[in-house]
Formats: sequence, C-alpha cells, structure tokens
Amino acid sequence: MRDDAVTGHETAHILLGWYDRHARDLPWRVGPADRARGIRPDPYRVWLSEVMLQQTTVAAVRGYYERFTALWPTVGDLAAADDARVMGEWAGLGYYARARNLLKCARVVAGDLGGRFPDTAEALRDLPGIGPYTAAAIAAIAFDRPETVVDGNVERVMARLFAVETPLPAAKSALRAHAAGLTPKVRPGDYAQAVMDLGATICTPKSPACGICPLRPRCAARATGIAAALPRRSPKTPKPVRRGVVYVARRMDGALLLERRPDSGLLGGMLGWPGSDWGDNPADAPPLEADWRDLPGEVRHTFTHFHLRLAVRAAEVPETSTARRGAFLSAAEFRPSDLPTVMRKVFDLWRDQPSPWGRAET
DNA sequence: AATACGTGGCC
DNA sequence: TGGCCAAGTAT
Repeated sequence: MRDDAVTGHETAHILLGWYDRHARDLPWRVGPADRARGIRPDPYRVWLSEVMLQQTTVAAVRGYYERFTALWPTVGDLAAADDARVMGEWAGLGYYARARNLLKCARVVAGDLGGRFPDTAEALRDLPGIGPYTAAAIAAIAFDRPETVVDGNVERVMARLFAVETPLPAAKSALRAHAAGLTPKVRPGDYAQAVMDLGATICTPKSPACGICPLRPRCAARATGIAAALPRRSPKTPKPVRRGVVYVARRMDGALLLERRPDSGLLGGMLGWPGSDWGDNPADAPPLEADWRDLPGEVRHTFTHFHLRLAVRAAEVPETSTARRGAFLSAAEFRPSDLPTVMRKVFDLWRDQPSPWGRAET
C-alpha cells in the first residue's frame, strides 16, 4: 500500500514536470506558469470547453470555442441567448444534446445560482450535461479539487502503464482505480490536463511515441512490448444501412422549406429538410404537393450507429405555397451553416444542381 | 448494462 | 474506401 502511494506520487510528479515543459497552448487553458502566479481559469470557460471536448477533438473544438466566447462572454449572456441561435452556432460539432443541455445548464446557473458554477464535483454533477468526467474536470481545473478525471486518454494511459489486458468497457472500474491511485493532492487541474495531454500527444491510440514518453521507465506495457495493443476493446456491433428521402422546396422568392426537428432523438432541436423516416424502405412523404424531381446522386452519411443514404427530391413552388410541415425561411433568415452536417450535405448536393430557373445564380 | 447519440481525421 | 477513434452523457 505504502509503496503504491509513493510510486503514484512520483508518477504524478513526473507528469507535472513534463507538463510544465510541454503544456500545449490552448485557448481555454491557463498554463502552468500563469497558474503558479495565482491566475485562475474562468469556470464558465472551463465548463464550455469541457462540454465541447466531450468525444470531440481539440482541432474541431477550437473555432467553436472562439465563436461561442465572442458571442456569449459570460454564462449570463449564454443563458439569455435564443435557442435557435445557439443550436445554429453548434451546428457541425455533433452530439446536439450537448447544446440543448448547455442552454439548460446555463439557465440554471444564471437563474438559480447567481451566475456562479458550483465548486464541487458532486454539485456540478447535478447540472444538465455534466457527467462524472466533466464534473471532475471542472472541479479540478477551475476549483483546485483533487478529483480523479477519467476520460478516454486516461483510460488508455492507465491500461498501458499497468498493462491491463481486460477489454473495455469491462476494464473501466479497474482503470479508474489505477487513475485514482495516481491523482495528487497538489495541482490537480494541471495534473488532469497533463495526463490528457500525454494521451493526446504521446500515448496515442495507434502508434504511441514511447521513445519520448516521460513515463517509459515505469510503463508495464512498454516493458513487454504490448503498448500499442492496449487498451483492448470488445468487438463492436456492425452498423446497419438505413435509407430515407428528403425534400428541398424552393419558393419563387428564394425561400426554402425547413423544419425544426423534435427536441429529443437524432439531431434533436436542429434545423433540417423535411422528409421520410429513416429505415429499410422509407415511404414517400412530401411536405407539400409539387412537381418533385429526383436529384441525381445521393447523400451518404455515417452516424455513430448506422450508415444513412438519402435520396434528395427538389421542387420549385409558387410564392403562395403553404406546407404541411416546416416553414419557409427567406435567404436572409437561412444560414447553411446552421444545418447539421448531414443536412448541409443535402443542401450542397441541391445547390450544385444545374437548374432551368437559374438557381445557381441566387 | 447496453444503447442512442455526430462528426472529421487518420491510415 | 471504410473502420477506428476522440477531453462522455442520458436513459
């Protein structure tokens, strides 16, 4: 026990030393030098970045984080924002329940908590969209709480450091226990980011750079040459193919027919083209009577758990048209960047079609 | 516990 | 080209 504690302390110290020399400069990060001067990160920005980073790469998040913080510098600003505006700014980042919960959480913090985030992991955990990882990360980084932060990086680093050969997800509890044994009481925020940085830059999934790893001398998987094979994972279930039909109706004044998707489920709360259900043999479901024509080609898109192939039908309709579903948005009201990626692909396919009405010019 | 939930980069 | 994977959460 005592030996483990001493070894864990030394491992944490090595990681902190490495982090002091190699910490990446990220927009949401207060680096080790500034932290040593007593500069504390803004909990709102820590929270925003951590939610954006859930299952999402740093490269993808960077631009979104810059735009969100420019538009909404405080949690009060975000809480007061229009839902559609926030969903539109999140478009393309994926996992849209995050954006819906982001607004819910901002409104609880701004409305019920005086604009201040809770300063413990336990209390943070009760907020919408904040789970075990995010609660621990905010508590450690923003509030100096010695919480154990466990994300995919930490699981990978622990699996290798301790040569855990049990496949994920069964290994989760053992990996968490190893991570907890290493977590220091000092500089918990820097430590959490150090392990994640190590996982993101050196202890990478495919070909870990063991040659320059500060933990190389203590890594059990490296010693036996199996680092790259860890962590093992249970076999994944294959993705089925689903099909669907979407309809792009353009009014003569240029307005396009779009609908707000239901608040739950796939792409919940996002703007999209009306269409059929997605399944084996989708039924024709035009949102209004029109002379629909099939566009050549199709839109292919892969979600987490299925492949989608969408047929696209288009029509030009009179200005007096009314639709059974959705609403016509004028060119001034419609920003293609408000669409989730699969719907953006539909727009791109439609826009690139030559048309007898000269649509390509507008 | 298992499944639903996005997207883009990498090899 | 297609599968893998990423700073997970909700149910």
